Amino acid sequence: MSKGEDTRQTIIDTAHKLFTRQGYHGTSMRQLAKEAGIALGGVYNHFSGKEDIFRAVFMENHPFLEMLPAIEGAQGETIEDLVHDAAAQMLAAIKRKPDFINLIFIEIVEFKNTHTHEIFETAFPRGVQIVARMEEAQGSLRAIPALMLIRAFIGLFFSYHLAETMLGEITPPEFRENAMDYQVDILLHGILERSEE
Amino acid sequence: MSKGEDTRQTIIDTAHKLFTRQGYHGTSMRQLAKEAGIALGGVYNHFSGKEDIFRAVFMENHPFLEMLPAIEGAQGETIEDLVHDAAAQMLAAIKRKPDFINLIFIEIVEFKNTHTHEIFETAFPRGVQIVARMEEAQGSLRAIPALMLIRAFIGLFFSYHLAETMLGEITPPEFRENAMDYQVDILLHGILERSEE
DNA sequence: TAATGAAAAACGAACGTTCGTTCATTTTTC
DNA sequence: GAAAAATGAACGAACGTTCGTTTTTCATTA
Repeated sequence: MSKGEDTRQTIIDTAHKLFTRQGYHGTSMRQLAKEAGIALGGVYNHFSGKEDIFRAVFMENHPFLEMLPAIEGAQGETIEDLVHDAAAQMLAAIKRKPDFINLIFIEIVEFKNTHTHEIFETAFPRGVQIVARMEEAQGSLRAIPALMLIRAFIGLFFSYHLAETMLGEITPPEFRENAMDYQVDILLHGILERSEE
Repeated sequence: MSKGEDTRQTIIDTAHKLFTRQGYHGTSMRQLAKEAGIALGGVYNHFSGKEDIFRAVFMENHPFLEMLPAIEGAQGETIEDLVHDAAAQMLAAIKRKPDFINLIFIEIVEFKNTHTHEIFETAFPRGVQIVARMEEAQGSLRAIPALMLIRAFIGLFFSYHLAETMLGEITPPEFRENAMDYQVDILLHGILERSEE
């Protein structure tokens, strides 16, 4: 890795930390440069500006993109196994970068979902393929449109995060630990029962 | 309503519009004053500053607070009716102020859930009471802790909003119209089946 | 009802600060 | 030794807030 690539990565990592903790406008280029250990002007040798830095941080750390290969490689036989596998991948991605949710909110507020739409455009054709494979695998999900399942998974992702941020402190520990499993069970039972109607 | 109260409300309404459309930092006090039809300095006769304005906008328009009286007055006999009623109230609140979700994101990013926690502190004792009444009403929800049901409802609220913002454009119209009903059905079936185990 | 006067509200110029970015220059890399 | 990277002072613009002043409001009084 060349010197340039090295400091570029340092800037991205530092920005990730600062943006999640302090927000976009709460983080100045001066503080970012200082904490990354380089001079203010030097940042502009690697990025065209502050927005460019956020974009790099967002795109190169997004859990949805991280998840996809793992989900595609899921080996489960039944629908239940596949959904549980996918949920486990999601939970792992969340726990790997628990603060990334803040970057998603920043992106919505500051960038109006521009980057998110870009991610979905590349990720969703693959996502739909995955669900199509699931439908082939077993019949019980055939009645569930792929998009609805994906919406349900997005709901899973955000409701986990938001319930944690908003209600984490007043939720008993044993619930917090099992919250994701609990929500997956609800989703699974709900989807399966609905699809059998 | 006195003149002062009148302009105060005008400021709040204008700020609501601008904050949801342009974000917090994207809205300057100058633009806010101009669009509200008063001078820059005049704003400070009614609010101590920009943060105070956001707080007022957030607190006086939050759908969770709007929903509570209606939910408390719900007349449904069975659990299914009560959940459907509550979900209908939520959907009505969402449709009444579809842009408020942006204020929630701003609040998370800029104010670190300070105001949200305050709302939950006042709303949740009542929320838990409501669920307690539901548990009395019929047995099938007895196994579901109230907090989990509330988490599920928060998930419902956010997954509806987020799926709409992120996937609305690529979702077929007939799904978008029925998305909330669909999610409620999944939730209901999932919760009821789970609680019968 | 009309006059009054203190408080409330409106005004807009001015202040001090901070921000993202640029640039001429020096240092390092390979 | 040419290109890449790093430096930090300087720039101009925009921001939230303050302040001295003027205007309006409205309960009280005549």
